[in-house]
Amino acid sequence: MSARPANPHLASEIISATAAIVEERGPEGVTMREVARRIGYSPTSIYLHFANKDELLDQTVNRAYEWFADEIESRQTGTSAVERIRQGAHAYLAWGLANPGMYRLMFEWGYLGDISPDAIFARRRSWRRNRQIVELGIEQGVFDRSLDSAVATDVMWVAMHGLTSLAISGRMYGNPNMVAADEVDRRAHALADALADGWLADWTATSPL
Amino acid sequence: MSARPANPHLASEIISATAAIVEERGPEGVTMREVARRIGYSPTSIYLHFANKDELLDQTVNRAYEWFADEIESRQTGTSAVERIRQGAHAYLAWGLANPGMYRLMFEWGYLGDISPDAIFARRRSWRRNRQIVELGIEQGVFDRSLDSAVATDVMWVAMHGLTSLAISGRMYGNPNMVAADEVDRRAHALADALADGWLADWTATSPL
DNA sequence: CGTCATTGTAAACGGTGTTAAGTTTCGGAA
DNA sequence: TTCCGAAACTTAACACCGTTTACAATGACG
Repeated sequence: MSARPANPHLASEIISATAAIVEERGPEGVTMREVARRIGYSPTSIYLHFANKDELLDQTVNRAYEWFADEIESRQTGTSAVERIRQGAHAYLAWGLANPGMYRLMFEWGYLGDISPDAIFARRRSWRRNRQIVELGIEQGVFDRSLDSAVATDVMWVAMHGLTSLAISGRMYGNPNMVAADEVDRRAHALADALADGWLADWTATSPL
Repeated sequence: MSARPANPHLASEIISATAAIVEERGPEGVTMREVARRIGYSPTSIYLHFANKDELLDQTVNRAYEWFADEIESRQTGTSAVERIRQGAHAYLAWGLANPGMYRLMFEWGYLGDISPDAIFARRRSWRRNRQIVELGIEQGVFDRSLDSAVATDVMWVAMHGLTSLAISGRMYGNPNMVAADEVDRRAHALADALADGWLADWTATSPL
């Protein structure tokens, strides 16, 4: 078996160090040498736990997906579908604004073929829960029965991703040199409310059951 | 003046070569050495025309913004605001799907502080034209007079960016290894229609003037 | 006809991901 | 108790990257 006792948590520590760099310097700031420096090992040691940098980033992102999904879920405390949709929208945006580096790594990094099945599965977790909320609204009679819950879920997702992506990148309300971060936050959250208002107005059942 | 006659179009050729690489290999595939190889000069020569790689990418992106804006404008042939909004949505998505590498460079690349004022100005061109279309709809009496045209414009932009970004990245309908490209196109365009339907339903004036 | 700014290059620097080869360490069999 | 071998870990190197420095070639102009 193992002739030399290794640190059993080393793989986990490597991922934590990587996640820290992603937030401090962005996805482009991650280098194998910097990760090694932080964990106190040589760069080559990382390759004992991860095949290459892509796999390291992949596992880092998969852990973040679970954190992201759990965080949003924990904020959806309301009992009605309407409440949960609004809470989900603000939680999604808030997480992205608080973790911009990780958000970019999760949703805007790498080539199409580089996404692992695990990551795709993790990403779909939130989608399925959102769809359940839409269907809850249909059951509760607040959304029209003709509403396609899959399309409605996609509508919510693309709008929230677009808002978060543009707000993070500085391409929507200007970069930090021009507009203060809290001003961007305020305007982005106001737009999240406008989006939620639009969905609810659009999907509301004209005649309650 | 110039003692040695230089190629007067070299700067433009450098940008063209860069744009070609962006589409073939993505923004991460651009290297000064590869650009130099394609134009038949040494890497050092690029620095006679651009201060560094960031400035080269910046000018490449600025040229693309104009192309992008012109392309969308040329597709908005309808006379009514309703027509133009739907045409604009499909044109936006189609351009992104046809030029995914450039789209990523334009909207998802680099740090917040790296965006030049020129690029910000170019990006706002489309936004202002979209707002004019919304206001045209208000004047035409098809949109409610209480509609905030700035908010409505942001709503359209974030939704179309989110849809395009996710469709390009393979994170929405699966990557090319799983789902054929034309299937992604079809579903994305269907969602663009759903988005347009939602906006129009939401903004329609309840009592026409 | 020589001056000299302009155009262009080769070579190098410190950085990157990754690999090949070597060293250290220790559980467990003899 | 010794010592073998496998696992853990490192050093040195490779080819690549963006960028800079030093240098050579060119040709318009005084």
